[in-house]
Amino acid sequence: MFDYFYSGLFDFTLQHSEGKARAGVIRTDRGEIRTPMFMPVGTQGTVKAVEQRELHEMGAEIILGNTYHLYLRPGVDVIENAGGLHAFMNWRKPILTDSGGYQVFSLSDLRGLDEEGVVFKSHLDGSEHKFTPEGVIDIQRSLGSDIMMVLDECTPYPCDEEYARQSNELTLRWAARARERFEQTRPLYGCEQTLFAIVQGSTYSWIRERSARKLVEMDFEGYAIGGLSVGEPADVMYAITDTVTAILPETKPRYLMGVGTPENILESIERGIDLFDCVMPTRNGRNGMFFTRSGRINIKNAAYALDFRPIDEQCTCYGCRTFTRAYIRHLVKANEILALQLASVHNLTFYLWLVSAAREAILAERFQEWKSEMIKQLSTEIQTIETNVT
RNA sequence: GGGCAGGUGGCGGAGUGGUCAAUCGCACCAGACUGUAAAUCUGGCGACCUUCGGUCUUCGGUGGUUCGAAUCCAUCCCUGCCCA
Repeated sequence: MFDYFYSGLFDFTLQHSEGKARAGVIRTDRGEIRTPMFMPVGTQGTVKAVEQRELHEMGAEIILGNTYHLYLRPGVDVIENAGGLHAFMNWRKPILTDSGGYQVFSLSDLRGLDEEGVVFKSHLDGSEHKFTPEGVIDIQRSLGSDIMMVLDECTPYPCDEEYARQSNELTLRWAARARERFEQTRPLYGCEQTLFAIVQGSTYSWIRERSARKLVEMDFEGYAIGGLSVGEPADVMYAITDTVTAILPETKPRYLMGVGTPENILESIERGIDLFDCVMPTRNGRNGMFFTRSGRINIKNAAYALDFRPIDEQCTCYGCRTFTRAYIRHLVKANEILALQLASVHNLTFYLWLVSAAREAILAERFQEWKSEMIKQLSTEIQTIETNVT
């Protein structure tokens, strides 16, 4: 369907660093990803409530898909026949597919975990399925994602140290198996695919260090940090991020999975993270939360009923150029579909602006300064509300 | 004029002698949401007291019966439908 030039290309260029913060470019057959970058989450082959053309307009350079969900529905057959996930959903830029490891964790009552893999029951029809590290590579070959993720076990928080250790050992063995299957198989649709490993180890530095070292020895094209932002305090998350990024090679992209709030993202960029994904801008948006340069607002609050300003004066999204807070609040309260779309597009636009502004700042050697100012700004809305209440 | 059915918290609508400040839904007011089983979930929603809890005034009006009434009786007012 698309005429890509297959070059077998995947590389990461570190363009500039300021302290540990990095600006770089990931090159893939389907396009470049300028880091730090935020990846909108499109679990089921769609970023909920957002059109593909809107993703292009807001400057999304890569989106996520989910192996677990797409395998269950519509199924690998449909996607292979469509010519891969890109063709199926008509998204020609890069896609990263998560392995389903997070579903094993979040749908934990469905799992049966052993050395071989994980047995789970479909949340759709209760049928039983098994994911193995190899099987998940095969599925992602069929999906045709540009960046594939290894199957891992995402441990909950809090997590017993011994369990975290054993779980991590299993995740490491799975990573080696995934790597092997990856080497033995080829892309199906003419574009290079690459495989990222996932560092686990819960909140235990020594396990995290071991995990990172072992995975680096296996030499992946990129490294993710998983098992964070699962309920632990933010400073624990930052500390673990520091621990892990200290070990990961500078020449490979680092992806902090599932993070996070705008503040989390800035703090993590400062610690050397290049890639992020999170459902927060879309899910919370659908639930009435809007992110702005001066903090988050819950548009359902009565305070906005007569607020005829845009959500964010400086935002370039369609909603902010066109509608007022009062009108959008009305749409949300009235359960209008447009509200879901406007919220999702706005929040993603904001997140993409945030990471691109961070990137600009790093390239200009003023990230530190810009970041502290931004962190301050991000709490003004909340302060305003609190002031009004008292 | 007669017959029937009704009048319950912002609305709809349960309850038909004590466990009722009163089920539930909506509306309203807040909160939550971090590799999406989420256009979802949780809490609040008569007044007052600082919370556990407690106090007070409520179920059309008035007056009764009763240890005790939203629930029973009388009467008045109002609403809907039917007959004249």
